[in-house]
Amino acid sequence: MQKHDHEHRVQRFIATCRQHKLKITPQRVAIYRALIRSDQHPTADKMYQTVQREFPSISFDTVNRTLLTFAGLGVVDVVEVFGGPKRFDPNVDDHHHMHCTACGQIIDFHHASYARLEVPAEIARTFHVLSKRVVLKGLCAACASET
Amino acid sequence: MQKHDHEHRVQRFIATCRQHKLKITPQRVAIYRALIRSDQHPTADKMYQTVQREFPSISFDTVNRTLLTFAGLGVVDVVEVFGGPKRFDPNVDDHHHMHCTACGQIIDFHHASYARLEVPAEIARTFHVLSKRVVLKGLCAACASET
DNA sequence: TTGACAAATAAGAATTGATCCTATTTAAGA
DNA sequence: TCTTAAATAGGATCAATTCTTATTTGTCAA
Repeated sequence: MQKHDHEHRVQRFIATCRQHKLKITPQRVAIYRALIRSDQHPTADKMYQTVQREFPSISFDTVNRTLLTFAGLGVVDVVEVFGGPKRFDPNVDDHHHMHCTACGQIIDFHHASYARLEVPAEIARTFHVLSKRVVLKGLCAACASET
Repeated sequence: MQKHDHEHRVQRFIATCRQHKLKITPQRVAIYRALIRSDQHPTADKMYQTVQREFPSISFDTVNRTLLTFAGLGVVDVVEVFGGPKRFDPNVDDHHHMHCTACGQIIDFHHASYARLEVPAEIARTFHVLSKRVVLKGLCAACASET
């Protein structure tokens, strides 16, 4: 059940905030809840519009700063973009992205053969690798048919 | 010989411009030359600074617009970033990227096991995939030792 | 060659995205 | 409760990008 899963993630999120001695403010919880409800990898501005419905007095700065704070905790991820505003992802587990270069949507996917992407030795020697992701670019069905 | 290779790429670049009926201006050639000399995945601003040495009267807008035009031709690539300015790559062949999240450098690499990244069936069904890349994030040796 | 014209450029204005500043409010522990 | 450091709202500022317009310049046909 999704509702239960969301509640579980919110509880875990709150525990993480406590661990880092971050105050549990209604703004922070509302922002986190709104983010896990979305599967659109929203921008800070999109998140601001969403949270504002529930929290008319919230400022854009709070939304943006909070998302960056979350990213610092590892609670959310800043995803790769090809220009334009930052986009946020509440799913910090290993997964991969397909970008439509026309409409900008980003689709999550998993694939068994990407499960253990091995890092080349010369990179492992020089870098401390923290995350691995396959990024595909192309056109979604809707955008492909528009041409 | 690198010099020869660069000349070859410039000739191919000029041919591509002609194919697309783009005028061969000294600015365009200078920008392309400067980009293939760099292995830093420079920003438009960095490119502006570089080209300006050779072309004191060039404007930032021309550099930026030209890089975007090149990207439209497929002559250069706009690479994935995690916020901040766009970065450009003259290497449009298949290769992969390692990002240092501390200093921002991006390192190209190849790896045999990534050679044919297969696209999951459900993605291939929905998207027209144009490019595939493995993106690693982590810390370079210098940044890792600074902690 | 030269002339005409569409395309490209320079320069600055405008727009968009992100961050900073500061007065006020608030969560959390004593 | 009370205190205090942390967080917020709102506006100002900064950074990145794109747009506007007048001028210049490749290209192509004569």
